[in-house]
Amino acid sequence: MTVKIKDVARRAGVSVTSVSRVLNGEKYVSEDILNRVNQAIEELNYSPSYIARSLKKQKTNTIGVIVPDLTSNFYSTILSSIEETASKYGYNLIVCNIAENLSKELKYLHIFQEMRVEGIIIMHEKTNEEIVNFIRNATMPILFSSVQSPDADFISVLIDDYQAAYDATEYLIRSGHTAISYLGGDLEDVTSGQNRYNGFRDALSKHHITIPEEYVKFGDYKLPSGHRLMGELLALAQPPTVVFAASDDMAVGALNCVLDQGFRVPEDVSIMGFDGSTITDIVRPSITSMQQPIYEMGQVSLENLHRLIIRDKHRPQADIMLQHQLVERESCKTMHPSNSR
Amino acid sequence: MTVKIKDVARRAGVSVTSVSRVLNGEKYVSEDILNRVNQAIEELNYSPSYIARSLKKQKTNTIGVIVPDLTSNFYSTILSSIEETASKYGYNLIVCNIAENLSKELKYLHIFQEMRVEGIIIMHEKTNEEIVNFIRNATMPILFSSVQSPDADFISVLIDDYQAAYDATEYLIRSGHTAISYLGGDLEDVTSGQNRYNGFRDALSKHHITIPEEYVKFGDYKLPSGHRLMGELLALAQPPTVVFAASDDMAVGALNCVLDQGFRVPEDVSIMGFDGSTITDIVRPSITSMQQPIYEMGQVSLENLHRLIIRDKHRPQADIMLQHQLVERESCKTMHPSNSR
DNA sequence: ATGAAAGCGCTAACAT
DNA sequence: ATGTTAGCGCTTTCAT
Repeated sequence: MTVKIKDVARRAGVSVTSVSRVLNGEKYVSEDILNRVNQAIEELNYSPSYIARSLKKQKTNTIGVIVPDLTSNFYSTILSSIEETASKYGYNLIVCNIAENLSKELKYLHIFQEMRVEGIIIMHEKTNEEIVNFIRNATMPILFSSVQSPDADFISVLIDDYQAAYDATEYLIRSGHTAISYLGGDLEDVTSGQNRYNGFRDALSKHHITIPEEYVKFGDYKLPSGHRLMGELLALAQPPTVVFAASDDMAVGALNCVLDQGFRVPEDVSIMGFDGSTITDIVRPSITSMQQPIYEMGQVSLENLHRLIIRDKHRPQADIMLQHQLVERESCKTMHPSNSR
Repeated sequence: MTVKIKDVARRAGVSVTSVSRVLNGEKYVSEDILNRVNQAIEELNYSPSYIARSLKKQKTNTIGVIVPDLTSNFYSTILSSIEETASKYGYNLIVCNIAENLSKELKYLHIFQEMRVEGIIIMHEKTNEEIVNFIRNATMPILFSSVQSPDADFISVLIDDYQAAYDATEYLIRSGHTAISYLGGDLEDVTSGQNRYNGFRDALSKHHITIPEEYVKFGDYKLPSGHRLMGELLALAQPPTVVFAASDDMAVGALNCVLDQGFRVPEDVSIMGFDGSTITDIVRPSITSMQQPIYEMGQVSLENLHRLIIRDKHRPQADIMLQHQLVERESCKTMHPSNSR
């Protein structure tokens, strides 16, 4: 049916080996054969089979990626960065968007295994026993990106979420805020749930600040939950002076809620985000946020997965921590007496 | 090295054929063999090779997707929808983000070909001779999503961009605007460049409205270009009363420019977007936009690519037009005397 | 109902 | 420098 290496060989009047050699750019091919083969390839419009080659070489140059939510700017930016780096290293990407569906994740992990991908990047933290089990028994390297791995044996590329949340909270305190609210993610998530929340709590304790328990609420990282939760906060007799959200999307939800009710940010309420997605710079007022090095995260993830794959001597032995950085924009005001109106 | 079908057969004490039958859920296998094989698979933690199977069956269940910009909400939403539908049909997705890089696109088209993907979805319109040439000679179905194909022989799934822009412009005119500005995309792009611009122009002509040529400016669909172009508009002695942007991102850029200069939307300037990405509902004021059925577009694209692949008798013979719809939000005010302040 | 063996398209010894 | 051939791991006739 389709034209194969044998056809090219016949057309060029050489052996399949010679064609293979030309295909793989090996030496020991005369100029004459090189030309004849290339011409035959051209004439027959021959395209070598990646599949046959993969089978023979036991190598696929393929990496599987599991994304929690493709439509999220945070994840799609990491994915974009992974893709760009993968392309440079000659890897192709199989992408699975799991959309909160753990059984889909498990299914795709098995498909990745059957496809003999050379490595897997997972950007999802929620997990279950079957998945952990799969990961433990997997034959190929698996790397977690932007989240903590469920098992100390696996490498994660991420920031120190605890410290980042701690630093962000301290910034708020230093700005004179004491009525600080926290809009958290899911406490089942270690990275973005527990670590960030603990960082927040500990910064408060360190500075001997106590807040009413209604100031702490948990959502799902997405915009609508930030909007809803902010509504509850504004309905309080004593609303907080600042809201620290565990994701930028929740921060934007909170911002819109404040705006929609006719209040101003940061004059009436300050808002701090987390992640540093592009959205922080798009909305008005722009949102002060604890910035993750999103683009770098994708690149570093792929580079280290590659090291794991080739068993490089510099391959990572432990989690790789990237730097967080607070980026001040317009949504947080300082409460210091000297700076206040 | 890895455990293969032969090992399973030996362990279960049956032939490889029987193992293969169990693997593929064929009938004509006794309960006894079924159990023994399944047990052997379990014990050996056997994972069948997708590659060997693909080679033998000459079928990969894989689809290649070319995305112009993964970080764009518009494209990532379509991709997400394609992924979801693909998963239902049992296809795996190889994703390439070309980021304006035509040589990368060509390279990946060849890789897709070598990988023997069963179909390709392209969401990118800019093209060159080599790419068109590849597409013409391709052995697998290629479908264009959200953009016009460069060749009438190929199927596109998209809206009627001309009519949509025409309708949007007419809406503005009916709202009493006559000083209408257009922030276009790249005129090299048929779909989002030429068609939208022509729809705009023709609606104006139809209603005998002429605008100064400085009211028409072209950017690159992205936010910063909208911001920059809006700055030029505001510097005019007679700025327009409404700006129609060829993409939501440009509309947001324009919005921010107006806001950043201390003016109000829609009181001072109205803004109309195009695409209906989620961003239109996120910013404040929210943006009135010509909505594309983004999610549906991904689904319909994949379904029809599937029909093309299986040579279904209902497979599409011509472009598939989806409905556009103007969604009114907060960024456009009506200028009718009766409704004005 | 089960098995033996050919072959999918390629690469890599090995031989010359 | 070039060619012959075995075999990657599976499916699928074809026998039995």
